[in-house]
Amino acid sequence: MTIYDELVARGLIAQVTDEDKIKDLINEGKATFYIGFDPTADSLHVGHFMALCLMKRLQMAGNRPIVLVGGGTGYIGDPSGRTDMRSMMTPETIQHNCDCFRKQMERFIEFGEDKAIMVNNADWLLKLNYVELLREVGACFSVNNMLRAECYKQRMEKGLSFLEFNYMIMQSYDFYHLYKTYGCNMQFGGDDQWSNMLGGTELIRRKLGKDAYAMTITLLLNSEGKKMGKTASGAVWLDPNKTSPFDFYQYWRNVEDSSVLKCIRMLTFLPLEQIDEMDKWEGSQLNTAKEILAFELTKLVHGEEEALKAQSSAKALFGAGNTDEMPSQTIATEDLTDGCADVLTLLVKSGLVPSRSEARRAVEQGGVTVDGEKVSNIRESYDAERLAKGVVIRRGKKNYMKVELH
RNA sequence: GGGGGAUUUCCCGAGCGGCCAAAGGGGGCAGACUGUAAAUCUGUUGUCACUGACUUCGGUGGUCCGAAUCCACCAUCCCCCA
Repeated sequence: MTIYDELVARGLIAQVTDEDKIKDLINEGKATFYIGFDPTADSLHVGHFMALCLMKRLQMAGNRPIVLVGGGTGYIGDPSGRTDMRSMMTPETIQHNCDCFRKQMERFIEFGEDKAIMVNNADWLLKLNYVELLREVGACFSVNNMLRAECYKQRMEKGLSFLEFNYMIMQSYDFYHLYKTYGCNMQFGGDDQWSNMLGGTELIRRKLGKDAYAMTITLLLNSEGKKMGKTASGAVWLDPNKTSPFDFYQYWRNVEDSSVLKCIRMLTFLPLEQIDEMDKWEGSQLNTAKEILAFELTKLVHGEEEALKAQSSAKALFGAGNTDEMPSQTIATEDLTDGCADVLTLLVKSGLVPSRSEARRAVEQGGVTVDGEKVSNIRESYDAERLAKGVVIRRGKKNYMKVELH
């Protein structure tokens, strides 16, 4: 099976500019392609992870990836798919975020001579001179066409600043620059980037009379049409300090039925035959598929050891097993009153709830257990001796924390 | 540059000068049911020393016994005219 066919079979490809050409290029390992990452945070998240996987797959097939971090475009902010303007970041933050990205990517992508390279568009975008840029590429863009682009349409109602309007031009310029400098002949990106990417191929055609190609990756959506990898409290991060391996594992373990196979197909490196076999599973059997998904992804992102730990913690909590690997939190003697701590304090200190009011509600609604026993009295208290041994406190079905007095 | 409108709790969105911690919806959380799924039903959703007190309605002052509601100025955004 060729790499292109595999990408199709995994459901990764959303749109392509010229299917036959792209097929030839990547199947024969002749593509030099780039994917852009905007440094909007100090860690990559699950959304980026898909792109990284794709990059890895293509690299394994002999193609050369270019990772572009948007140190320059970060100054502007991509208006695609958002309804309000992104707040501007300081140059220091942008640089810091770029550095963090690089560290995380090195786990996945092999960098080096003839392997993959990483570039930062700040290196060329920041040097641009306004009038020169207008002369050089201004004529190649039709405002009429730009306004027709899907990514701007929605913004036309809410208001779109000139600053953001220029994002497409910057991104197109990147592609053009990379084509000239590294012979980059293809761009990949999320499906929401389609218009911006076409801008680049168009610019290259007009300026250089050459063909370049673009391909978008299917956005991973859940049944409600929302992007996967987002929770109420924000993105699911790859940085273990921002999203612990356990939480990461749990995120995938709890994916809804209708999305499991889609996720396995798109995100894991399991052989397709095996996945097709799983596709026949139904009902509660899907739980096994979820375990596989969670384990495989945690392994990819955090390593096998962490994945095993997360898995055994999860099994311990939801079934039988030891609690050694459970997420834990220590409290100090200063947190005690008269040598004791009440449930509310424990809930707050463990980070299971943000405030005492919420802790109170959780207890009143019967959602809290300590060492497996339901707590119904909000004044329930635990002495130092008991706490020193460690208690397992649970809020709701899925939030556990071992609290120990230290 | 001129004229008009807006700014409410996580989001959308009601809101009469006292009965407003603020309707309703979404989302979140918890309970029941389950398979650590979905759907459904119920409760809950500012904070705390929780049958009471305190802090919130873009910002700053003011009027009033009393203001999210009235006035002034400032800020931001939108619309129309140029």
